[in-house]
Amino acid sequence: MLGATRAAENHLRGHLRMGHDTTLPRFDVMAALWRRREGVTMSDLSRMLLVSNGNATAVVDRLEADGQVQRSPSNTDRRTVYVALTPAGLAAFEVQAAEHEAEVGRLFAGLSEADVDMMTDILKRMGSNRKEVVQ
Amino acid sequence: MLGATRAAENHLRGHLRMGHDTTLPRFDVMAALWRRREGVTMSDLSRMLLVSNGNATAVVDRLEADGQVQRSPSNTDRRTVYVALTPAGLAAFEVQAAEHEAEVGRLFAGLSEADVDMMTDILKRMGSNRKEVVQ
DNA sequence: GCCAGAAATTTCAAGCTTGAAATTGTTCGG
DNA sequence: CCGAACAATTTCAAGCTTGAAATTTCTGGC
Repeated sequence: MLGATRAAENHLRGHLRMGHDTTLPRFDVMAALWRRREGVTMSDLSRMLLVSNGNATAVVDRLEADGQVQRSPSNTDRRTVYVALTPAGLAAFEVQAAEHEAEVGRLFAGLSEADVDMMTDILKRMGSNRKEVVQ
Repeated sequence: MLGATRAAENHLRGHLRMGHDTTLPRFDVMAALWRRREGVTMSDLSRMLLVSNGNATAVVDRLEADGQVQRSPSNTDRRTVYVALTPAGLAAFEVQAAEHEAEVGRLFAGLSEADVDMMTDILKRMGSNRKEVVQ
């Protein structure tokens, strides 16, 4: 059983590696910005992606340097910053998302709907155990 | 289905975080050295853990600085280096392993043997899909 | 014996990740 | 109005990770 856990972990960890031109963290950020075209604050972004603030800053810094996203200050609160995809970023994301979807499709080929439901259920139960453990 | 994948991935990613005194990569290295008490070469170690050579070097460097493991040169091949747990490292590992096992047990509480078998099977099938995709 | 290629390890640059401190700005009770 | 608490973001140090280059050392064929 312990072996199964470790195997499962190592198994999933490497997956969903992006094509050649981006990385998973960058993809995650761009996906979040794609869903919220109007832009999000840095805090929202790190909450959405479940990463630390420092991490969000770092990834956004790099994406901004590459012209994929853009920061803009809020008019109403000088502390907050909005981040949004640039037109170039939007175009790039849509290509990447198509590749990603194809990749995941291949990965799941041969798994039935029932398999996926079963796994989702099991993971959900593991999730609630986790919450109890962590308090 | 895509959502389920991402959820599963994020789900497992954070787990098995160690108690307070070590990290998963350190634990992995020490577990490998625990299984092979006589010591392993750096190359073997990175093959066993499926990480790059540079990574193995870095983690072993830190463990060695902490006195948990020890490098020693080979007598027969001056290129190779053996790594092994020190007595202190062995003792520390056994404490950590006990904690880790308890943690995983809590996580799996409520999952039946059948659940685990099912998940292992599904993951195995995903694994073979992966190998085809990667070629 | 020599030397080209292969092997074992380390070094390096770049990116990811966290959590803690530091900065700057807002808010609200007195 | 003021200061204390709170909030948004960035900076920082430390560790993880990879893949590529650099070192050093073998090994096999000539």
